[in-house]
Amino acid sequence: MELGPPLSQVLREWVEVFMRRSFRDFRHFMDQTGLSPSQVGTLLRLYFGDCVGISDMGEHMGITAPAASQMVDRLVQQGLLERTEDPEDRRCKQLSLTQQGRALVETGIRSRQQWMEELTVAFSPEEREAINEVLTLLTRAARELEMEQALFHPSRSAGSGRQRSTDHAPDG
Amino acid sequence: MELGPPLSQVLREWVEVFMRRSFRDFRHFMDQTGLSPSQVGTLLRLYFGDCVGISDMGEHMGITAPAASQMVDRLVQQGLLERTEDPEDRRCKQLSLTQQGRALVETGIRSRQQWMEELTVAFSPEEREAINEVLTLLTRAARELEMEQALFHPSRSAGSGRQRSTDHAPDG
DNA sequence: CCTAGTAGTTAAGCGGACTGAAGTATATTT
DNA sequence: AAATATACTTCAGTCCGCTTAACTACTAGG
Repeated sequence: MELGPPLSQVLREWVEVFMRRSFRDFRHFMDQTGLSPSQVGTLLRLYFGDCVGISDMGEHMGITAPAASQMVDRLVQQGLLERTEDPEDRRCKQLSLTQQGRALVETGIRSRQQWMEELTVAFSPEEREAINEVLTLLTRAARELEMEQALFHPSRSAGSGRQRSTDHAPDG
Repeated sequence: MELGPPLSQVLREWVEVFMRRSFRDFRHFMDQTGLSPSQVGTLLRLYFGDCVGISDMGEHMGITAPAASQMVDRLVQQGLLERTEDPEDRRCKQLSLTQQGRALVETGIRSRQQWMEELTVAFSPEEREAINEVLTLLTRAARELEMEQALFHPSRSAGSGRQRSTDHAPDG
């Protein structure tokens, strides 16, 4: 049996190709919508149900509470976000995507999905089945890893530090 | 034989997970380096050997020539880029990454690669082999698609529809 | 040589996203 | 009730990346 390149190298090449495409798509998305990175991040975070409060969101985006308030405000004015009072604690605002906001995120998702479809469309049924299985594995692994890491970085940072709390830094 | 979910859905879920992670990483990268989206795009484009001229680069990034000049200038001042005269046509500047610039891009690549390693590390040898094969397929497909699309859109890439105005009316 | 064209830079100005400080409203503690 | 803390907003100011217009330097063609 012939050995191909080591997995490590395969991963790297995949990452290179995907990263390039990915970044291009993000810039394109921001260009088209006129949204800032923080705003896109906010939409994504809400789409995947991660976060509710405004300051909390700001902390995740690495900006101060005032900045978060303004950023959210712009999104609300554009009809992408809803900002409602928390009945339990009327100081807090609950953020949620509007129909339009949700649709916008889904547009982005679908464009990437479409790209993946184009990648896979020419393969044989067996190959497509293999792709199916492998991506299922990887998706599950990614979700598990995400949850693990969420344990190490609880979203509620109690107390002080209005500092830019960088998420875990995988760089060197 | 049991049927899993259709490939289309698997792709979507993979895209969701990866996109989320990807975008977070990009924001993180820009935060850490203080680089703008255009600047990161420029570094990536140069890393993968796509482009040389300054206005040309600007066009790809969806900004005007002066903006491109300034953006490049900032990168040069940060020691990430080199801007040398083209000996053939001294109007033109040739852009290239410095050692430091190349290293920076590679940091980004490696951090994503590392994530993929973490995703795959727990799998069995058979599964890892399957992942290897599938990603090899996908990477090749992606490269082919990239080349195809380059043929259809020779100069215009995924930038905004914005055009660089050639009707500059330099009448004087 | 003179004109036109092209690549890049400089200059002036605009708008957006951020910051810190101060302000409002609600909640909690004493 | 008073003091303190929390969640968010408003305000004033700053910085940065973009734009257009005008400019420099080089190339190409008559």
